[in-house]
This record gives sequence, structure tokens and C-alpha cells, in this order.
Amino acid sequence: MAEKVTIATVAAHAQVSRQTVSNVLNSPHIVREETRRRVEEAIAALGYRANQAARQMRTGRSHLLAVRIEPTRDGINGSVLDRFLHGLTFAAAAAGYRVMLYTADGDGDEIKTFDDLLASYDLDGFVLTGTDHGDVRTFWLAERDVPFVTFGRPWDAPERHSWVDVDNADGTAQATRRLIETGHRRIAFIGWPAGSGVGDDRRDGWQRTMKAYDLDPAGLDRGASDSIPNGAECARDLLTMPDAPTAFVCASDSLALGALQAAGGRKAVTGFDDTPVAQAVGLTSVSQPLPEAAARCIDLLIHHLDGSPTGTHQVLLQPSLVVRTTA
Amino acid sequence: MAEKVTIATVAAHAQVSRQTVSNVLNSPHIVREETRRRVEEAIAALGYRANQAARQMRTGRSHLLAVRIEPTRDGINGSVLDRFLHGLTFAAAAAGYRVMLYTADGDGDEIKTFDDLLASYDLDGFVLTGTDHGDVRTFWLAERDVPFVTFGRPWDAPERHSWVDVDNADGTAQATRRLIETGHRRIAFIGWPAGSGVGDDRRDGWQRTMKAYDLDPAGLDRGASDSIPNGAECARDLLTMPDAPTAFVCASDSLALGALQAAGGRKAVTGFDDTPVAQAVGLTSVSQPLPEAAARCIDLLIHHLDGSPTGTHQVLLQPSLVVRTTA
DNA sequence: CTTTCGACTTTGAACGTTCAAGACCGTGGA
DNA sequence: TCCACGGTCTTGAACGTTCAAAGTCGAAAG
Repeated sequence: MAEKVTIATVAAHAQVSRQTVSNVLNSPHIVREETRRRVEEAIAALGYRANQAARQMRTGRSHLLAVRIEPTRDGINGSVLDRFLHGLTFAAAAAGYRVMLYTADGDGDEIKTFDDLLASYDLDGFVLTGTDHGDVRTFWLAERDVPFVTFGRPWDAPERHSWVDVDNADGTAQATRRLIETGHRRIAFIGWPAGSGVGDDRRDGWQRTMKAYDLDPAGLDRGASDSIPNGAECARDLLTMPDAPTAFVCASDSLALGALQAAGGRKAVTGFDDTPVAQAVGLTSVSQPLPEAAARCIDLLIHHLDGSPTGTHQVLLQPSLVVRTTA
Repeated sequence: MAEKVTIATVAAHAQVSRQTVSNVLNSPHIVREETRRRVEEAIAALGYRANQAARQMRTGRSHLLAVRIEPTRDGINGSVLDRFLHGLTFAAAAAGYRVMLYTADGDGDEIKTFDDLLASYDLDGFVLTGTDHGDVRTFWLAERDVPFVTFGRPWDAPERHSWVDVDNADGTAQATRRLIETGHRRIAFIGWPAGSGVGDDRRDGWQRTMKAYDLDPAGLDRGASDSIPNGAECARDLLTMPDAPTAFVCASDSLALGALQAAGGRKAVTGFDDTPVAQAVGLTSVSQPLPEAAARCIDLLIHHLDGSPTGTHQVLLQPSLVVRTTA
């Protein structure tokens, strides 16, 4: 059908050389006004679009970013990634970049994939989600000067690399404050076992808020791995206390759902992540600004790519409490 | 750090020409056994990986596939796409392809994106999800001989292009059969308004099964757009009937959740899609084999790319009923 | 002994772009 | 008048790969 339109086609049509067309695209200021207009008209008339592969060969820049897509971890929280991905793709497109997906089985496999993607496709950068303590992946990438941004901060050394994160403590603080303001005094926290950065942060938010209101959090704290049954068990355990809690702040919607089941709907419960499940059952939950987080990730990444490679940058976003029927 | 390893590096190391290395990679059979081994050793020793951009320039094949990522439609069903995407990425990687994401606002915008992706990145093919009746996108792609596969069949002309789909009717049939076998006789269907291929198909499965067991489906059928409140309203409406239903087969987990709320847990309910919400609340639901569907999409697409371009192929997969506490 | 053939390998060119360097041209200072 | 200069544009080369065509060599055929 349409013959392939290359820079040469445009050049011929506008009566200039290849390089001038290239200049119009990449350094418009060095081209004379009138020439530039003529070339731009030719580009529009012919529907020319630069071939990325050829450009990449010369410049070494692919305009491709990679993100890992994980096999829906626990079913409930999976859709967080979904929304984040959409935001990334959208923001990347606006900046002239495209998002490529990859899968991996564990960190070791992921590093092998990094290597492969970099060698084969010359990827410009990575967005990592779900970073661990002392994440090997970040060291591998940093060592090779591969630009990357993580969604989730490195808890051991906040300034080691650029990241975007949501203020988890503020999320549970908001939830706790809301419960206190609606009259609750005995407010329990159901979270994950101590040791995970995110989990500890969410616990902190609850604890600090309790203390700020002169409420004693002692004994009202439980930890278990993320699942509905575990949430239910923790809640049941808390309810057998002498001075049993009247409300539960939970570190995830899964745990919250368990608490909700155990409490039979008679207690106030808040979750975290505002997953579709929360929307479905009317669970009050802390919502992360995912589209904005994604956009900031792209911002930071592109800043690394285009701008000065000086230093790292951090962005901390505030979550918001979505109040529904359970609190 | 590591100097760039090109085909020339490998050639020098193995004492052969560039072309021989290329042949080892692309047509090993025309290279002498011993030479091939030597080249392969050099490749391994140097960690060589073909540069896709350069390869693409010569061959016109990018080894890139594109999928649209949508802004989580209704919140509940969103995660279906998530799981499908993971399957696609995984299957594509196994076949030497990578998956690129794009977003679009409506079909018109999507076509503009097609154009852009094809011109800029030389995409090899597309996977489309959620096709409508007489989908403009499929015509546009077919007209330009761009390989594509849809997940979801074209209801007006099943053989117009290649597709992979799940047998929706079989899903609701399984659900209905299960309810009948557990003693229910008055089984209602809550679906979408007539006119959508998928929705009609799901209704058919229920209706046919009812008739197969000599049960009269008349009057037991409701339609509303997908949401929890709508599901609840349909269920309430059905429950006011003289000979009220004891069970509800629903076309989605959202509707099922509504029915569940309206029926107060006293009636049997089945949903569709086995979303995280269903898992969370114990809803019996029809599960689509998403990883397999994704793999088959990739199969078909690659068959179009590598093999003979003769004709189209169709794959219909069977869903399975995940029995939980609600039925 | 020469020719032909086949198996294998190499060479030059090309894909579409941008970099580096050079060419052109009119202006202004010496 | 001549030259240097800055602004503008053009030319050749290169990125890493594969295609097309040509080269090499030993063995079989004439």
C-alpha cells in the first residue's frame, strides 16, 4: 500500500538534504524559519514518522522502558499493578517513550532478563515495583549505570537511588484519625509481621496517631502474612481481649476483609489499597494515587535519561482515605 | 564497562566472517559442524546477543507485539486483563517476542496509535481484547495486512480473522447444571441487556441448560448494565415473583455480588470471571483459562508471522466452574 | 588434466537514521 | 580587495545486522 516514507522521501519532497530534515526534527533552532516550514509541511503531507530502530542504531537510545508484570500475587492486591501499569504507559507515551513488559521468576531470573533486554533491545530504563530490603536488582542496575526508578523506597538507604513512594504511615494515620473522630477509642491494628518496610510504616502510622490522641496502643497490635483467613484469626483473637477493640485498622484489604468477617460487620474496619474488593464490599480503605505515582516515576526516569545524571530524587505522595460503609 | 559485543567481535574471536556468525544464528544447517561449534563457543564466551534494532532494519521484523492496557473498566473485572497480560508476556518471551503496551481513548484513537506504532516501531502484530460488533479496528488492520489476533470472537462473522475465545455459553451451562444437580429448580439469570455477543452467549448457556432439564426459563431472565447495585436490583425484582427463584446465575461477578447482597446469602449465586472479589467473598464463579488463552493468542499470532498466511484460525477454550460457598 | 559441481565461506551493499566534517554564501572588518 | 566569520545546508560515514552475489576448495566427472 503506502510506500515506506523515510527521511529521504521527505528530503526530496521538501528539496533539502536528509540532514536538514533530521535537524528540523532534532534541533529546529539551527534551521532557517522558511526551510523549517517547508520541511514540516512535507512531513505532514507524507505522514512521515521517524523509524525508531534506525534512530536507535545511531544514538543508542531506544525510547523503550521496561516494567515487570507479576503473576497476580495474592489475587486481591493484583489489580494495583494493573492501574499502575496503565498510568505508566500513559505517562510514557506523553513523553515519547513506550513501555515493554517482561516476566521473571525471582530476582535472579529478573537480572538475567535485564541483561537480555539491555543487550537485545537497548532499553533506556527500568521501573521496578515491590523492592525488598537491600534489593539485589538495584545494585546490579546501579553498577551498570542503567537508569531506573523504583515504586517503593529502599528502606535501608533512602537516597541510594531515585524512587517514588506513597506515604504509608500517613495512610494508616488518616484511617486511625477518622476512627478516633467517629468515637472509637480501642482501635487495633492488624498488619504483617515486623520486618517489611511497608508493613512497619503502616503500623507506625497507626501507633503514632494513637499516641498523639493519648490512646494506648499496647496489646492492640497483631501481625500475620497477608490473607483473609489470617485477618479473621487476628481479629477473633483481639476480640477475646478483656477490653476488646471496637475498630480495626488493617494493612491490606485482604486482612481487612478477614477482620470484617470475624467481626460480623459490627465493628469498624479500614483496609489498605482500595482494591476492587473494597469497592465491592463497601470497605473503607486507603487509596494510593497510582496514576500520579506512575507519572512521577516516568518523570524521574526521563530526567535521568535526558537531563543531568547528578544525584537521585525522591518523591513521596500522600494517599487518601476512601470512606465507605465500614468505618 | 563491558565493551559492546557485536557480530564482528564474535566473528573475529571465532576466526570467521560476520556472515557465517549470522548463518549460525539464522540458518545453522548450512554451516559446517565444526565451524558452527566454534562460533557457538565464541558467542557463549563473549555473551553475544543480537541487536534487535539492527536486525529489524534489515529484516523489517521487530519481534515486538502490542497490547492495549485499559484503565480498569469497572474495578472488579479489571484484573482479568492483568492475568491475561502476564500470560501473554510469558508466552511471547518463550517465542522470542516482547510485549509492548499502549493506551487509547476509544477506537479512533486506537487506530491512530496503530499507525504510530507501526511506523515508528515496526510492530509485528497486535493482540486485541474486548472486540465489539463489527469492530473498526479489525478492518483497519486487515486492510493493511497487519497480523493480529483478538481475544473474543467477532460475533457477526466468525471466520473473518483469527481469534481465541472462551466458550461463555458452556460456562453458564456448567453453573446452571451444578445448581440443578444440587436441587434447584427455579434458577434465574441476571445478565446484560441483549445485544452484546458475550452477554447473549452467557444467557444462552443458562437457557439451553434449563430446557435440557425440562425447566421453564420464562420470566426468570433479567438484564442490566454491569454493576453491583444493578445486580441487587434485578435480584430483588426476581424475588418478588410469585414462584421466586432459589438460585441466580449471573453474567459477571459484579452482578453476582449484587444478587448476593439482595438475597442476604440465603440463595445460591454464581458469578463469572472468577475475579479476586469472588475469591474474597467465597463466590462460586466461572473461571476463564487466561494463561492458556494468552498462550494460544501468541501461538496464532506467531503462526501468522512465521508460517503461511493462509486463512484464519479459531480457538475456543472451555471455562471451568470454581465451586465455593455460594452454590 | 581440465571442467563442473556442491558445500561452505566471504564480500559488498543496504536498511534509515544521526554525527562529524565540510561546502556555500553573504556580511563586515582590515 | 581580500579574508575571516557565522549562519545555513550538504556530504560521507557509521551504527549492527542480513541479503545477494561472488569466492574458495576439494572431489567427482569428463
